[in-house]
Amino acid sequence: MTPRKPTLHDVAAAAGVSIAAVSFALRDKAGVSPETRERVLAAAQELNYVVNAPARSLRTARYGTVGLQLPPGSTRLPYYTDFAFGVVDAADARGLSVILLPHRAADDTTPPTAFVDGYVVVDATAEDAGIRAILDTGRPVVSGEHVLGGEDRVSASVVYDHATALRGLLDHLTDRGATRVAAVLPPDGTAWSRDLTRAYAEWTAEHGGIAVSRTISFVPTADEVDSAVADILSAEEVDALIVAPSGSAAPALAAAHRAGRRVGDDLLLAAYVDEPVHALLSPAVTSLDLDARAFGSACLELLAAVTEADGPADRERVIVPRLVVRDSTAGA
Amino acid sequence: MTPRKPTLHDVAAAAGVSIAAVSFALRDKAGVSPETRERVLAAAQELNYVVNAPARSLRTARYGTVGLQLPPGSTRLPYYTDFAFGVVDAADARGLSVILLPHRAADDTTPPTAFVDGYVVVDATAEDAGIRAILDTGRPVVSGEHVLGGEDRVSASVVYDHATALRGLLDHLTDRGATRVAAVLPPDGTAWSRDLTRAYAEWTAEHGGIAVSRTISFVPTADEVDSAVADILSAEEVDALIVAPSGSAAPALAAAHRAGRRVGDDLLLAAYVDEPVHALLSPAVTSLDLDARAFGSACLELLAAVTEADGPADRERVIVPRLVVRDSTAGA
DNA sequence: CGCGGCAGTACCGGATGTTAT
DNA sequence: AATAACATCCGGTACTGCCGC
Repeated sequence: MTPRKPTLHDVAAAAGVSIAAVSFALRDKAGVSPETRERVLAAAQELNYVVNAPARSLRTARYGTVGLQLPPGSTRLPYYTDFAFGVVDAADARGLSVILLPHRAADDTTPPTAFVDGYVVVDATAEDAGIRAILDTGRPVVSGEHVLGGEDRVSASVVYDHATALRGLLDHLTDRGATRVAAVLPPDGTAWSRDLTRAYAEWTAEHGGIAVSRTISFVPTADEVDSAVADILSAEEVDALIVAPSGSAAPALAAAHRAGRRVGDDLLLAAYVDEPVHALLSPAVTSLDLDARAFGSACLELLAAVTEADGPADRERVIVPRLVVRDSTAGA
Repeated sequence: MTPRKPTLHDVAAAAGVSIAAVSFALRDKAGVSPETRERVLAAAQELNYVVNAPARSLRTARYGTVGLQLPPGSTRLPYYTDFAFGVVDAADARGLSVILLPHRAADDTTPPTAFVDGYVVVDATAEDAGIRAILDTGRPVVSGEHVLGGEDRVSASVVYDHATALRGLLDHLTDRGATRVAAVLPPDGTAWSRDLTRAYAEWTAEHGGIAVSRTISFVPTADEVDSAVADILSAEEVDALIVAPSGSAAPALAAAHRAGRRVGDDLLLAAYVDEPVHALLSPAVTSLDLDARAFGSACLELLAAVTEADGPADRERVIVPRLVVRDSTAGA
């Protein structure tokens, strides 16, 4: 049933050469004649040979694996699942495996899985014990977005240009007739909030408008969104509203209705991070597609570049979220 | 900076014994005196010794890893993220690593990562090429829910008792005054749909009621949900409604409002799979908590039992979803 | 002579430096 | 000067056997 997996020895015997020749031939290294290489490849193919990863790792101290650390807590957001599979896809294309790392307790100082070639982390803070442990391994680390308080300790980062994206969204709203755009923003503490807050303020100033904003939690409750939106709509004469925190589109829509506004008509509503539910709401809600999958793939590719290349790869790669226009910003 | 990682030799030298003794002592195997063991453990601790996984794997043909295959497509559902971390947590507790497997194209026949001790798959079909490849490895496989068309090829399964859960939900609705409960069901093709459809039919028959149901997609669009709900509400006199497919709570709520019904009052509405958004809708929507995290952990534990135990472990473990009552089924 | 406790050593499967052809 | 064979080593595991009591 299980005739034991073929090894280099088997392939060597089948091809009538030494195991060293096989090793070289399979890795396309110089030192074997084309004919020999050919013969070896054929024999390997025939025997269904697959290198034994542990054996190779033992010798080379490379593991063909990368550790993936998603942020604790907010992990349920579909964004991170997409991100994860972006990493996995890109890794697969390079013959690497992705190890999904556990969220360790803050007082757990045990180092993370030791046998990886590098790490991908996303939306991380150096305050997180798990992230610190990863940075302390001294292995290559690529971060999706900057690591707050640890920017200089990562090998490279892939970051969004939130400022440009938000400006694009604001411009879109004015294109559709908006004259006064309010914003519901996430709390301080991440690069994302900082970028959004600043970009909103600057854009408003440049357009001679008045900034109208409220700050709520990262993952707000319906009530939080509701009161922020109700508050804005009752206190100010706004004709467009951007709600940034994840999951706030549905409650914002409800609050707007309750305030007697017709969304997509006398009130333009846009979310920030695109979510599947936005397409299902009525009206469907305009938002920015962060393309988490591509973002994740970019992280892995940067990591691969860092681990393989001798020359210093780019330290940073920038991605601009794409505007997805839906009925909620149709305009009158 | 990096004084090379300590090996068994280093520990042996420090403790003044042979490497074999160290190997035995560290693995708590018989053959070393308590004092020697003590000395070895102290030395290992002192040197910060960690076993070299590849070296151990090379010798033992065990890898300390499990492959996790999530279903392609519907991966964005938060359910699967929770499930994945359930697996990861349980694996971490056992010193195992979880490799997140890629979704291969249907025509890709390359075998999945070879160096894992077993696989966890969830909501799988034998029609899926990736799943077939996993079953073909001959390695232990534990499935979350049955593998359609491959029940007999998995080592063990963890399954939900959807029938009991749905009956619990239906009983809850009648407790709250419902007399005629309609259902929006997922399409045929999974054990889940089959169980729900059958349980709904049986329960209705037992209670002398009339089954009123519509079938829509697994991951329906808002329009699909909308027409199914509108159709039911206009055609039949129902006072309660269960919508099973994921993501249908929000559109169902909207459709009910549009039909002039007061949800939680003259119409009780419940979803099946609990989702974060249910708590954010108004009224918040009653549903069943599948506790994906615990479900995932259970899968890993069963896999560990299968791989470690010599005796045949349980082939199946059953979990009953927990009812989460919210305002949408408050009753008049 | 039997037995517990430990040292010695042959592997596991590949990568690579060295030596022959 | 190219190729290929040979010998080692990577870091463990597990088997064999020596030693003293």
